Amino acid sequence: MEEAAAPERERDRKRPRDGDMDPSTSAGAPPSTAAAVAGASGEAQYVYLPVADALKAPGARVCLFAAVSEIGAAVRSRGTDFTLTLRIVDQSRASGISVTFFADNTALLPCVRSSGDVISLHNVVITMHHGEFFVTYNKKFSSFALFEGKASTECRPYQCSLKYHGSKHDNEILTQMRMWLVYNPPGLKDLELQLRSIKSDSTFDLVCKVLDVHEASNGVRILYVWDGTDTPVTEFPMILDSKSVSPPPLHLEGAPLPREVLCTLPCVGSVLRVFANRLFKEIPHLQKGIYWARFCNITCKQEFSMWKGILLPSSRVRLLSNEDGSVVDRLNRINTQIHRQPMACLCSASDIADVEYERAGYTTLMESLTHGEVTHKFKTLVRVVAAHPHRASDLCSLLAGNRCVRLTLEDPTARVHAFIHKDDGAKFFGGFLTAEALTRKMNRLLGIPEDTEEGAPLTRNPPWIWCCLKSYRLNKNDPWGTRRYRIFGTEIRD
DNA sequence: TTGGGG
Repeated sequence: MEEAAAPERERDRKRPRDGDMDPSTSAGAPPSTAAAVAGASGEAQYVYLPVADALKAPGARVCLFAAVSEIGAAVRSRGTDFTLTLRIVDQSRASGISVTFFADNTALLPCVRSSGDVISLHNVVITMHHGEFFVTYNKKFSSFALFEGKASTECRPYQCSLKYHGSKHDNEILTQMRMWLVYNPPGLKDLELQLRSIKSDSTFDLVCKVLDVHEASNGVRILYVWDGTDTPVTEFPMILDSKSVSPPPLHLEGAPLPREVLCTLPCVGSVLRVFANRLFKEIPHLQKGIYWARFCNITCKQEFSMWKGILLPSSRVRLLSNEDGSVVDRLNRINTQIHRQPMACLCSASDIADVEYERAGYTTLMESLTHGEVTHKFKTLVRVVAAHPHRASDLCSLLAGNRCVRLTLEDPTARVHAFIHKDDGAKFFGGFLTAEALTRKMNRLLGIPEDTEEGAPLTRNPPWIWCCLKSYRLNKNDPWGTRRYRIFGTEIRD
């Protein structure tokens, strides 16, 4: 950490001490004074203050050199301008400070490529609102320049305002800031969870790739987000509704996703549906697919034993790019992910089922749903969420007759209904069993424990089972619309 | 002027 501290000491020496400072930038100076002072050669020199020091001079024009930690979206102000908010941090103020920009058109606003990029701000004003400090960029006399972050050695800004004049020490300070960023990447937060560790009814931050945004008819927006991990297994109510004929839902949205959208979803890891009741101004930017996002202070709950993310009134959406520290962290894990099988059963793959389809490799449900052909044979690892019928008496008569049993299967990537056809039923259950034996097998599949004397749990936890599935179509004129899944070559063990 | 974690 010594290396990280060194640049600041270097910078301290370059900066005049309080007593030497141009009086125009001292606390209490009239707002009209400028932070720029004429150098000996006549060119403007800019005195960069640490953010913490700048706060001592509210109302004065100051110059700052800091890293961008959060990127807001450009929107129309209530006046005539466009506005944009960035959060910036430097060594003196880890919590950072919000900077508000105004401009006649969006092209004049800073367009930050990635959090962790560096920004130089000339002649901005420190203001206070509700006891909190802000930086205001005034389009009449402020100017800015944006530089790439720590990975770059390029000293020219990739964007600067028309009036921006580079200062003598810009390159040096930029290099120091980049060195500091190596050890202090902005944006890593305590509350930041991965999808694999989300919990009901708590609030947390989530850094995710937004795969799609869908507006429901009632104005609710559904964001399909993903970080490569699996959401935790959910719990299912112990009481099965034997009267209900309608199958359990396969997804939270009303209508299934169009196939062209479905086929863009990744085959490994869970896609969380995040519901937003109002339009956060960043959401349209997410649809362009340039940015990852940090969802700050969001919550989630389980609905139909499926995870549902919810954007609260107090939630915020911040844009990140592929270069952001938190994103790089996730991409590294996704790219090196060897285990494609559900994270929850890596060390405890159940041996409840025997499968015959040995030649086939493991396939996730999403991989099959997005498979190029309607017919698909594969082996997968799933939990049995529900069964219809599930009572032994119904099962016996069904299996003896000519009808199917419908199972609802899920893995971290998707849910599907799969049918056990008459011919496969005896194989699946291991022969024509007594009602008691059938009940025992079905209960094991559904995660219903054997009769216990006391303290019967309210929820069940179905085991992971290996299972062979094949898909087929009912109608060749509508192959995808009539696609069905069928279990084969699978036997439930005693 | 606007905007200020809605």
